[in-house]
Amino acid sequence: MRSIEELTRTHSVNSRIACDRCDVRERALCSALPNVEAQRVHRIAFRRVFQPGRVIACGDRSPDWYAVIVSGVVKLVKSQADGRQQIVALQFPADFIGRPFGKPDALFAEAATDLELCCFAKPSFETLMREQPGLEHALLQRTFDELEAARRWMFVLGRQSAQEKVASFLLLVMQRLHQGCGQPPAGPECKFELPLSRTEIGEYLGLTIETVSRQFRQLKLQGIVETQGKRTVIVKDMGRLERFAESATG
Amino acid sequence: MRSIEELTRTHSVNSRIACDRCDVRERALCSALPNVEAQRVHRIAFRRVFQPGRVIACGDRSPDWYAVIVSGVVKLVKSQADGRQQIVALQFPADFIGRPFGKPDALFAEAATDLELCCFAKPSFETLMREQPGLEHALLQRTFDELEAARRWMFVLGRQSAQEKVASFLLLVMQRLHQGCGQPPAGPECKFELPLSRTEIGEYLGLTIETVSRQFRQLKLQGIVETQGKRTVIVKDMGRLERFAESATG
DNA sequence: CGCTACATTGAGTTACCTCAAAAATTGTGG
DNA sequence: CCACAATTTTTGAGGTAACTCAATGTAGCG
Repeated sequence: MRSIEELTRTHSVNSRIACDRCDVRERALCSALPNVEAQRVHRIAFRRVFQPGRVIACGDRSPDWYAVIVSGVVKLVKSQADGRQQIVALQFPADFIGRPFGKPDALFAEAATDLELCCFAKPSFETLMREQPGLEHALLQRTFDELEAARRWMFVLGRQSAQEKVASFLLLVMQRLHQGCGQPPAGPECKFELPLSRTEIGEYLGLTIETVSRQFRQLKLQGIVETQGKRTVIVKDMGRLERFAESATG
Repeated sequence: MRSIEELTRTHSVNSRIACDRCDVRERALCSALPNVEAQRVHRIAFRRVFQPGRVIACGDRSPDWYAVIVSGVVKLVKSQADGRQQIVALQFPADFIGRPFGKPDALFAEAATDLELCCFAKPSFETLMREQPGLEHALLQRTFDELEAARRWMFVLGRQSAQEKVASFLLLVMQRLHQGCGQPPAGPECKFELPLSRTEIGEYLGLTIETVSRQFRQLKLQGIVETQGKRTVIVKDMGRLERFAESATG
């Protein structure tokens, strides 16, 4: 069942016109390249789409390309033999996937939603990095940012209550989804789609699905959020939600 | 009470003879430099020592240098207004401290034990990085490693029981302390000093001090470890300890 | 419209936390 | 070198947040 993937790969020649219109052009790693060089990126880039749940990389069987997320959300999962799973990171549009010059992580990378990637064959990309130190510099800064985010989340996992965890999660998703849209989450209200199911939220927060559900209920009863269907959340009282999460600030 | 620090700073001119005899020379970031360049590192490096509990960097008030740990252990702490604290990383000899070219992390860095750092004034080090792309490359790989370690620890925080957490902690400390000694932790027995108090172990594992203490007791009752005083641990049955932690492998 | 997968709710259990006290370790002054 | 604080750690008893198991409800899809 690779039909869609293969189809997309075939379309990759179209990518030559994509960069100019690319939604993440300004924020992605590519923005570290001078415009002239961006033309070279064109030539080695190809787009691929993934359906929710499709595995992008799994431990040592990693793909032969690096990628920038154009749209959609990727979850990075650490799992153990006994079946326990922990989502260790969510990646959003403009984020970079892969570890140039290094051994691949022992992580599953999986499409959490419908996903579009802009891919670069590993050898070509590594050549480009060698020629353009600015690329490596930008990737380093990005990696530091990811490290900082990971450590912030360690606080959530280690020290926050279930209530606070769910609030932190909602804020995280909201902020990351909106930092693409230009306008920051203005006003006290804000509507967005969750990229994860309840089970996955539990796996990200170190909670069971039932506890996640109960905490959503609490937030709804207090008028802090509303839900439409399973995936749509409307934040009604941003201030109170932030006060619940609190730590997100520190 | 900065007497020791000031004294050390005065001694920094001695650092010119230190590199050859430096314990971490082979494993630290410096090893990315060709020998010729290492001579330049000499000139900009100076040693400093810190006593346990001494704060190295706190949020925006960060020092004007980057550093390599020569001996001792540093803890990175994320704390919240209400007093809750989470240790988000431990750093051991040969690890690098600081974020070149970027805003400093909003973290406390604190000497967990007696500590010796090899410091580099920020501007000099950044100049060196610009001239030696190998340095930035090596730092990138190091940062990816730290990110991977952080994510491994996220699994511990989110998915493991108190028992497993303490076992994971002991293994982590053991492995990191011994990877400097040349020989890997050979044989089933292994003795080492804990770099953290019980309270700090709790802050690293997301547990209370009492729970940490009770889990130590369990491990002792089962003959997996012994303790001498507060800080010395002897692992008697490595295999069983590893089976408790398990995830450390994945 | 009914089926399937996902989400919610409820009831009871447990692992870890909290509070309180005892014991051990470490440091200090006589 | 020993007695005595001061500090840290251990142990105990009881409480609670989150888990487990089981049943019910609800989207979303053919």
